[in-house]
Amino acid sequence: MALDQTQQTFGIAELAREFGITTRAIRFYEDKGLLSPARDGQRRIYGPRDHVRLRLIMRGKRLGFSLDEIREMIDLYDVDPTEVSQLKLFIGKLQARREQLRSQQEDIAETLAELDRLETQSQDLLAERESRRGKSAR
DNA sequence: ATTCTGACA
DNA sequence: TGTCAGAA
Repeated sequence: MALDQTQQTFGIAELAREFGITTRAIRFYEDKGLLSPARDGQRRIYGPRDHVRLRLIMRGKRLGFSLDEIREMIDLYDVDPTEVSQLKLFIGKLQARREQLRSQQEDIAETLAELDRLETQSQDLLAERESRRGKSAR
């Protein structure tokens, strides 16, 4: 092992392309405290750590977590390398998210049911009017 | 050409 | 988060 090329860096445009997001989004995440790239003057230099964090951010988004929640989970990874408390929080977040989705699922089911009731009710009313028109129109 | 910051018909 | 501006 001569020289460990672990010092690989990424430019903002490069990361944006790799993750399919805009450079604006990447800077936005930084403003929210999820990313803290090094600087070369004004230019942002992203290292392996930022790359990993961005990957975690994208996964969190896919699961429906807010940026604040994602920041909480990721920050613990830094503070607690043992990952014990991080896993603890993560599990809690997953359960909360699952409950939230189930709650939404119930709301949707109720709305769907109400839609069905209204439709059948309207269909009946329509059928009734059409039959009456036939009789009184004579 | 690319990135940065700040602002918002 | 998009977009546009003005500067570096």
